[in-house]
Amino acid sequence: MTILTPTEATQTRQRNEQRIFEAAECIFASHGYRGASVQAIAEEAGLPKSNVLYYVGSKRRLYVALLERMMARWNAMLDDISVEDDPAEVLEAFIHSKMELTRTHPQGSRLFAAEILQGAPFLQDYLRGELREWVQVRAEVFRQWADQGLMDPVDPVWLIFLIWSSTQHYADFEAQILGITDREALNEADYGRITAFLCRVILQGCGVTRRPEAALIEREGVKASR
Amino acid sequence: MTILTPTEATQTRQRNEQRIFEAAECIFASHGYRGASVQAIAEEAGLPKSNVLYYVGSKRRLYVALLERMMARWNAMLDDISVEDDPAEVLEAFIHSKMELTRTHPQGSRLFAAEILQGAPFLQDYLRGELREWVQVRAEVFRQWADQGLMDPVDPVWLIFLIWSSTQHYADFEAQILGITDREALNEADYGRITAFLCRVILQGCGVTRRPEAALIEREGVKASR
DNA sequence: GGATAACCTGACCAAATGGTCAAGATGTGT
DNA sequence: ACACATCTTGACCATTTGGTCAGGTTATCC
Repeated sequence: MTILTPTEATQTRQRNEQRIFEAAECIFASHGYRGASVQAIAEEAGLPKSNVLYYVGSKRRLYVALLERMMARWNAMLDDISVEDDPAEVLEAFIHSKMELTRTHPQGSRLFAAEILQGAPFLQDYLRGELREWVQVRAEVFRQWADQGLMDPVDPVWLIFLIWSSTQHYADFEAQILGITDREALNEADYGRITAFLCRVILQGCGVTRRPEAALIEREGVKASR
Repeated sequence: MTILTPTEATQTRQRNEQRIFEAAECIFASHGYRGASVQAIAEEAGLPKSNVLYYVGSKRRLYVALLERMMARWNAMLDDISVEDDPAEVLEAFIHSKMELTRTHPQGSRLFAAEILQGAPFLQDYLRGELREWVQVRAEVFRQWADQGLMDPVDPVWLIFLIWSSTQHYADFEAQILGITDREALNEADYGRITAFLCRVILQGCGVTRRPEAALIEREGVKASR
């Protein structure tokens, strides 16, 4: 007999949980918490309903676990920034990573959207805590960049929302985008072009100027130089 | 006895239908089609379930009616444009009216979002028909403006999506925005500032230059001048 | 004030909901 | 091969679902 620490799990468990999570993300994403049925999730996962409940305990627990997984992905994306960084580089990286999250995890993005749509009943604390803090810190840096004349004095919070919305859109409104552009799906190249478009418009729109001394060769010394 | 033409309706009917529509928009918006229950809508409207069904026939019919009402509002917002118009004015008006729709009909906007999130099962035809056509026409005009050097040669379709997403966001992600900014609600002044911010960033981001000859006094003669 | 259309609603229905459970099947370490 | 944990699942449960309907009340028009 093996004693399982909480983190390790049987191969069977791993395999089935993965199936269930994937299926559940899909179902919750398109129908929201209330609209999703355990039966539908089970069918999508190719397992009997009882088996799904055996692994996840309850619909609610499954939903929370999915939200947590998504928030972990989100957090993994959020780099630290400092006033000494190059605004253009930071904003570009910001747009890039948010778009990458949208591209690689569209279901998770939609799940998040559905949760917010219904008033964020499960994510209130996260929004008003961690995430608010995160935004405040970035906003302060943006403000200082504006003071230094490195970008226009736009409201940093709305700028962050602009980046979130314009990238998130390609997951949440995928059906609309595919319908209007008459396509089956967007490929990696499309996402590349869209990202470039957003970087261009947003950076130019905020009057972001590239720090002259931020050339690659002296990158290591940048922090000390100010 | 009065014979009612389809458009006129009893006072009672009008009053109750309005209540029901309002309540249903709210419930469908936050829980999606499947997640909304007729019972919940009835409670929100302050009527017994049977009465709701008496007026609207079925859940599905109610949902479709709400979508149609929302599409009507959307259409009312969509002005015609022509190559002779001033790009800056058109884009500003575009952003303004879309934001106004978001502000005055947040529930409807969220209802629309929920419908798209689940893959637009009821709006496929609208998206692939009317709306695609509408986008194509604007895109062509934007392209010609770019040819004339009135704006940067950005992809017009993505520009339209950028405007839709950045405005729509303030309805769909309201819970997130209020949570992060620590507010109870956004007021009219907030919306004004956000709209101004978006106009600034997007216009500047697309390098839109105001037509010099587009002054108000010669507005009437503009079409002939080209 | 009477006739008739519109409105109202509790009782009811089959189907689907989230969840439990007991009994058996399968794996795993020794 | 044995023991024991993990896994599997159909039967079952109370509750909720969208929807019907009969029998009533209210409004409106002549």
